[in-house]
Amino acid sequence: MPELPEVETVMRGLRAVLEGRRIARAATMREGLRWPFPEGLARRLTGATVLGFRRRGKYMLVRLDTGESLLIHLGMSGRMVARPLAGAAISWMGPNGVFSDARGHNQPPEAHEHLVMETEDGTRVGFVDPRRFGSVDLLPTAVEDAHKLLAGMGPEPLEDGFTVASLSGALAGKATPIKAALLDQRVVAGLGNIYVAEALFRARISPRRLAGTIPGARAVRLVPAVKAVLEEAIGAGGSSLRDYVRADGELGRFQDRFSVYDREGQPCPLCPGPGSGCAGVSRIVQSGRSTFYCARTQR
DNA sequence: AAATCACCCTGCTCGC
DNA sequence: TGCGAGCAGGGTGATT
Repeated sequence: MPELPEVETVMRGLRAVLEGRRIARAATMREGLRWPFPEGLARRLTGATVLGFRRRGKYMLVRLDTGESLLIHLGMSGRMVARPLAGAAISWMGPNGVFSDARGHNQPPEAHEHLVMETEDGTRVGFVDPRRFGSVDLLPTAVEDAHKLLAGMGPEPLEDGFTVASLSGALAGKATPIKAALLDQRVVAGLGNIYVAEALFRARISPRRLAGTIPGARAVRLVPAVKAVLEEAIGAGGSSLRDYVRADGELGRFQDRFSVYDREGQPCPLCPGPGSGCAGVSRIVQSGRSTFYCARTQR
């Protein structure tokens, strides 16, 4: 699910239910995900008040009044589930991760729910991640950007630091296909397989073209293409494929507007159709992952 | 150093 | 209907 637009959407959903709220309880259902959870995670979250949110690439940072920030990456299959506590605002953690509300009704965690937080005003927020490629950490707020996972990330594509000049500089001399280069979070932060495909289509650049040949006219097209596709996707609430995206359970809608992603064999939106020399959307495999593009318009 | 590759894990879809 | 193969939005660490 989660590339930049999906993470942004999830973060906005969490902001609505967590910002300014005190975490009355927290619990973990396993030792960790991709990596072990930080020591005492549930204890360190309990009692903290959420001051604010920030996104960096595909990471969410939840700033707490304890001087620490909660760092969350959703991996491939992670989602945040927020729902009102049943019956009353007070519940408690029982054996086997089962929560009970004030009337004694059980609220078992849903499948693959690994971390749960309850706010004082009665919302339960769970981190659900079947494949467990997600990650969670706690770090001092004052040095957020020095965290191992954040240091070295490229510019935020929707901020002023992402320019034709900065992108050209990052791509110059690279001997890897542009598809792979854009997936590299050190080049630009937050793009994944879907939005790389969509941005390259809009910029009419072949995913097979070597990154080092992009600086110039192609970079001039690529930068606004990246920004536009991400902004449109955020506006649509992200893309939902197999999983729900939003914390509120609503589906994103951008998947209905894909030009090439997951559209193998379907007509290219730019080409007039059969007879134009366009065979429709092609699918190839690059570094083990599917790439979708139009071989006629993308050069 | 830069670029590829195997791997982490579960669930779903497709073809037989 | 069951079963195995293949594939999936991610990133890391080891290896070339």
